[in-house]
Amino acid sequence: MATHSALQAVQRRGPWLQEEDRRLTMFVTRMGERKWDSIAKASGLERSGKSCRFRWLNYLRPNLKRDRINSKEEEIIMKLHKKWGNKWSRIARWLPGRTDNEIKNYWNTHIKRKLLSRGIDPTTHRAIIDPSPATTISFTSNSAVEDQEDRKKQVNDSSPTEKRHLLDLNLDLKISPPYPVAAGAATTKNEGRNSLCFSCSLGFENSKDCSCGNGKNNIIASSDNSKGFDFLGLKSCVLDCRTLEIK
DNA sequence: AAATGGTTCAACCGCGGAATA
DNA sequence: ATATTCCGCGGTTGAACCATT
Repeated sequence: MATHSALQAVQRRGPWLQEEDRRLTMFVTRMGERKWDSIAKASGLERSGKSCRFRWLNYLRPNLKRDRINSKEEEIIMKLHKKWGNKWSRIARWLPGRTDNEIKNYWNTHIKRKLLSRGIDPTTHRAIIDPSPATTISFTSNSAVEDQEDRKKQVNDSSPTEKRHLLDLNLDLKISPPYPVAAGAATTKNEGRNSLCFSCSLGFENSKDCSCGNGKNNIIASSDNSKGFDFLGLKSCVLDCRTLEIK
């Protein structure tokens, strides 16, 4: 049996024309963001439903950011990539206005190269070559903390040559919520620091990852804030590379 | 000014899983 | 229960653009 796509007339490919964009926008608005093959047919566009979906999601959809990814977003991408790997759509959900395709491109063209130039494996986020002993390590998950403790043990049990390779460079950046310096509130550096969790500070107030109580400015329940800020089940900590101590 | 090489990113492809007939 | 269609994802490609020689 011939597939649906095989029955289609010759389909256009390549860059979209303004008129095509206009028509697609009109029909998606009318028919909703489903049934892309139907939209493709109804609109009279000589494009596949798949192509229409892609164009809409990555270019025409409202509220897309068109400016370049900034350093804050880059930090988030790095952080989430370490946690989830190449799960671009999942990462994109944490960056409003950004598409998975955009993040994937940015990763491959900017971050990946940046990490490689620093001797970091972009897949594992671990050092490819001997790390500088003076490098500060920050932001690591609970499991990563355990990993580090395991590694610390391994290092102690290893020969000097092995130690060089077991020492691990982690250039993850520490992500913190903006300090809410409410009028007359914080007088010291740490006061009021935890009134918004990272999830809420990104605008995801009802997220399951919210740790402050749906944006109600609750203080994090954690009894030990000195260990860092919890985000997505991770703790932000600082690990001294020389002593391998969590601070 | 032209040639060359590198970079960027929009778009396509193939696959797997979910939904539907 | 099975076949087919639809959808979404991650990987890859290639044209356009930019920088350098």
